[in-house]
Amino acid sequence: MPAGPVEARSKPRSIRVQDELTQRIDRGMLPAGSRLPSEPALAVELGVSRATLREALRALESEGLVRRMWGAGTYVADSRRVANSLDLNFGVTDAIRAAGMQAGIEQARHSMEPATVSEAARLELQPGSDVLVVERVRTADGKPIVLSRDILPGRLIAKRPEIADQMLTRSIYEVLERELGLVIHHGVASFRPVRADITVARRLGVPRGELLLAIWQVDYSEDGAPVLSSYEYHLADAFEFTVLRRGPGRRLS
Amino acid sequence: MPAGPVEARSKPRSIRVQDELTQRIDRGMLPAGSRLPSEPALAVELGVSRATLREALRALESEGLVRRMWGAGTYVADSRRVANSLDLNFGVTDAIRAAGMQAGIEQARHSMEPATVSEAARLELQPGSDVLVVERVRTADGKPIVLSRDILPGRLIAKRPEIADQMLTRSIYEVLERELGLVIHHGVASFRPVRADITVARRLGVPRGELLLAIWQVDYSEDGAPVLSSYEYHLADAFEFTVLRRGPGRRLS
DNA sequence: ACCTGAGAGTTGTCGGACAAGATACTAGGT
DNA sequence: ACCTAGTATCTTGTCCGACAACTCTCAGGT
Repeated sequence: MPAGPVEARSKPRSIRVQDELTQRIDRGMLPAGSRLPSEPALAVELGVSRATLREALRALESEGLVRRMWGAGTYVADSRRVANSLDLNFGVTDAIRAAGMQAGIEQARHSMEPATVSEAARLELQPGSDVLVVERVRTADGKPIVLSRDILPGRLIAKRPEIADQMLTRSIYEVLERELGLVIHHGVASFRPVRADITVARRLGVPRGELLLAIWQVDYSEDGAPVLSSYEYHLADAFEFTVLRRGPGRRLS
Repeated sequence: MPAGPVEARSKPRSIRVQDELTQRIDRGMLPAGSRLPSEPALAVELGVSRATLREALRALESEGLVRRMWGAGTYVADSRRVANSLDLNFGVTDAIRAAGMQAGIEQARHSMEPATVSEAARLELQPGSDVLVVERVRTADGKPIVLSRDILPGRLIAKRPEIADQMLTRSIYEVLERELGLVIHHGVASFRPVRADITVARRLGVPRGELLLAIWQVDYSEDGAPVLSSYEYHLADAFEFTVLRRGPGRRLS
């Protein structure tokens, strides 16, 4: 039973429609600013009812991909989708690849340790529970740019300890998804500028005091359980992070 | 006729439903994890059709406020809404107030200047067009923490130049909304750690080389037109910025 | 104690219909 | 010829009713 490959369980049709439209936009079939076919026409073309199509459109709208104007039509938003959007792209690996560079991993090691009090709180575990700690230096085109320390509950890999080794050579998100069927639903990230202390500086191969961006975050699975707590030290020039800020649409009185 | 009184009820009903549910969640009437009434029941209670309610629910879902499970019900998500979320809170003023401190402005000045080539591009203007430049030092409880430089198209205030003066004492977003009816729909922000150069250091009252977080962003109005381009230098310890990252829901092949 | 299946409840999808807003065109006046 | 106002038509918003697909619970049998 454990070796069950993830059955492509039937996703709601509206999700498929949403993905389809997202792809069309991303691939340029629907240029920014262009008008989509009318809802009845699009519904026929996609083989779904208008209600289902509207579900998808509503989702795309709140993602900011399209704008719907009453009586006028639905338009593809000027896709200010920047390459490395912090609130969309997940993981250092994706970010490096998005920048068109080769993602690599060096100085990787993992260990099972008892959770500190603060770590246990972040992951909603009992203090002292076993947690898997993975430390890695991420490289872009062979050059070190990020030092990361990832912490996840030990029980996740208790039955398949060999999974930890895979994390030394591949994205943790990839491993979680492919080996455990665990999909990250969302994460909460914080960041601030810091100076490299001697430990970090040595591992990244930069002088002490070098400018870094520290990012720490907790990722949650679909059912809201914390899955991964991570700390990253980025070289200041490594990435240009971007965030889409959604305006004060709804104001509480 | 031109002098039509602005009837405010032009918003789609689904938006009102969405706001209503958002308020109920924020006010604790719908605790995190609790189940919402069934769609037919909720629709009756809110006085809308089920289709309209579903539009609102779909939007709330993609905002991460609720989770819908096929055949099981709709549940309020564990709202990990952090205080100073970069992708939600807008403007330094809001951020300072959210932290429970008194927002102030010092060393404020404004001037009308011709747009540089890069600024013109950001604001989609002709190079050399007049732009209003507002420079301010923002304070929290009297202590300088942010140096900001805001740039907006001159035509916006061409007919009411006195508006520029208001920006020296209040949030630009507030002024835009109250005086011009301009509501920011979304913005694209980028950031990176920098060191304070002599100019910035002097104005913020910190030593040269101090750790800062530089944020630059462009804000857009509801119709997608760029309205405001701004540069901010934040003291590293001023805020703890947070971003809600939405998971890799849809993966492009 | 465990497994099995029927039932009720909930969300997903469908089809059609009408209302409300926006745009484009036409007829009328200047 | 130009502008204006009204109309025609298209598009999105909302509504209704119905059925399908899925979950969970609970009674019944093993």
